[in-house]
Amino acid sequence: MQNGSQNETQKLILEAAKGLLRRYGPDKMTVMDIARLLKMSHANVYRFFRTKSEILDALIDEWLAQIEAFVETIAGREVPASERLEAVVLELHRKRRQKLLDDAEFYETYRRVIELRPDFAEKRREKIFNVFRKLIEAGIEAGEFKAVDSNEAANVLKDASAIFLHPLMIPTVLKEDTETRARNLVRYIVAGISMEPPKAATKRRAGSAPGRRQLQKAV
Amino acid sequence: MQNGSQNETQKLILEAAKGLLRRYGPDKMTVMDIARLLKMSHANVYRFFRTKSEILDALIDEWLAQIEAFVETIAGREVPASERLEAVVLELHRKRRQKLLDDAEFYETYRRVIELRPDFAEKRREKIFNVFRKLIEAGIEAGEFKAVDSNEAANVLKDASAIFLHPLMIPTVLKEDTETRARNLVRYIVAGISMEPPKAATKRRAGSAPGRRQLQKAV
DNA sequence: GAATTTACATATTACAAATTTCGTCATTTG
DNA sequence: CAAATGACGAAATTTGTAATATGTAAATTC
Repeated sequence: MQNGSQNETQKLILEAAKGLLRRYGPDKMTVMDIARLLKMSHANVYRFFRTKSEILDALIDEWLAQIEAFVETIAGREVPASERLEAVVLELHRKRRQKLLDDAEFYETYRRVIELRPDFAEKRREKIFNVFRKLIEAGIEAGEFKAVDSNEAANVLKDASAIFLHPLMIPTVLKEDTETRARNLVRYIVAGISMEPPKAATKRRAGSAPGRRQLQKAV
Repeated sequence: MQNGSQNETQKLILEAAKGLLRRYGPDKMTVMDIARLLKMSHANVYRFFRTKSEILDALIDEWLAQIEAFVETIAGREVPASERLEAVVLELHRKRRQKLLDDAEFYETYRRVIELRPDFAEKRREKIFNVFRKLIEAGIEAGEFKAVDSNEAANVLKDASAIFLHPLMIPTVLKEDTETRARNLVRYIVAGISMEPPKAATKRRAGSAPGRRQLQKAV
C-alpha cells in the first residue's frame, strides 16, 4: 500500500469526516467529499468502512469513549462518593451541552443516531450506569450512604438525570440554568440515600436543603 | 344559523377533526376534509378557527385540560402527601403513555407542537408544577416532610420525572418497565425530603430502600 | 497479488410543473 | 343582516424526471 498502515488510513478518513461533518452536516457531507479531500477514489473509502453511517457511528463512538474515560477519572478521585456522583453527572451534562454549542452538526448527527437506533450506545450507557452503581456501593462501603439496593438507586439516578443527559432533551433545556438544577437534582437524590448526620435537629430553617450539606440555592 | 349555537358548531368541528386526526394524522388531515365531513364549505370552518393549527391546538389543550383536572382530584385526596405525589406522577405518566398507545397520530401531533413551540403548554405545566409545590408544602405542614424549599424541591421533582412525562422522551422508554422505575424515582426523591422515622436504626439490611416505607423492588 | 481505481447498478436527492390546500373576501342566500 | 358560500391568490404538497450519491464488482496498477 502507498499510504501508511490499514489503521492509519482509517484514522485519516475519520479525521477528514470529522472536519467535513462539522462544516456540512451529516446530509451534505458525502463519502465522495471524504475521498476528494484525501485524494482517493470514493470506492477506496469503502474498503475501510462498509457504509457511510459506519463512519458517522465511529466518530460518535470515539467522542463517547473520550467522555467515558474522563468520567472514569472523576469516579476515581479521592473524595466522598457523593461529591464524585455529583461531579460525574454535572460533567456528563457539560460535555454534551458543550458539544451542542461547539459543534451543532456533530450533535445533530448524534441526536439522530440515538433517535433512530436507540440501542446504538447501549454499551457506553451501561458503563456510565456501572459508574453510578459502583459509586453508590463505594458510598455504602464508606458508611456515607444507607444500605440501599445499588442497582435500584443507580437506575433512579439515571432516569432522574435524563433531562440533563439525554441527547433528545438537552436542546430543550439549553437556554435555562441547568447547572444549578442538575446539581440540586443529584443532591436531592443523594440526600435521600445518605446517612443522617449523627445528632442533627429535625427542624431546619425554611429554604434549607435536605441531607448532609447545605444545598446551593438557585440564582 | 341553521345549526345549533356558535359554540355547537365549534364542538362539531373539533369532534370531526379528532376522528380525522386519529385516522389520517396531522399532515393528511385537511380543513377540507373536516368541511366535507360536516357538509359545509371549508371557508365556513374558518369562521370558527383562524387556522388549521388552531384546531389542532384546541384538541391538544382539551386533552391536557382533562388530565389536569384528573390530577387536581388526585391532589385533593385524603391521604399522605407522599402518596399523592407518587400518584400524580404515575398518573401523568400513564395518561401520556396510554395516549401514545391508543392514538399514535394524536400523540405525534402533540409531540410536534411541543417540539416546535416549547412554550405552548406553559400554562398547563405551571399548573402541574404548582400541584407538586402545593403537595410538598402540604407535606411539610403535616410534619411529613422536612422544611425544604418547596419551590426548589418541586423543580427537582419536575426535572427528575421528565423522562416519564416529557412528550419527547416517552416514546424512547415505551418498551421498558416504566411503572416501577417511575415509582422508585418518586420514592427516592420523597424519601430525601421525608422526616426520619422517630427511632429507626441507622443500619438496615441490604436491598432495603430509603425513607419511611419499604420500596417495591424492580421485577 | 494486495492496493487502488474505473465502471456500473441501485438508491437518494434535487428540481420544476401540476395539483391541492390554506386562508381571505366579496357575494349570495334565507 | 346573520350565516354560509364560491372565487381567488399565496403557500404547501404531490408528481414525474434529471442529477447525484451509495455501494459492488470487475479491471488495473504497482
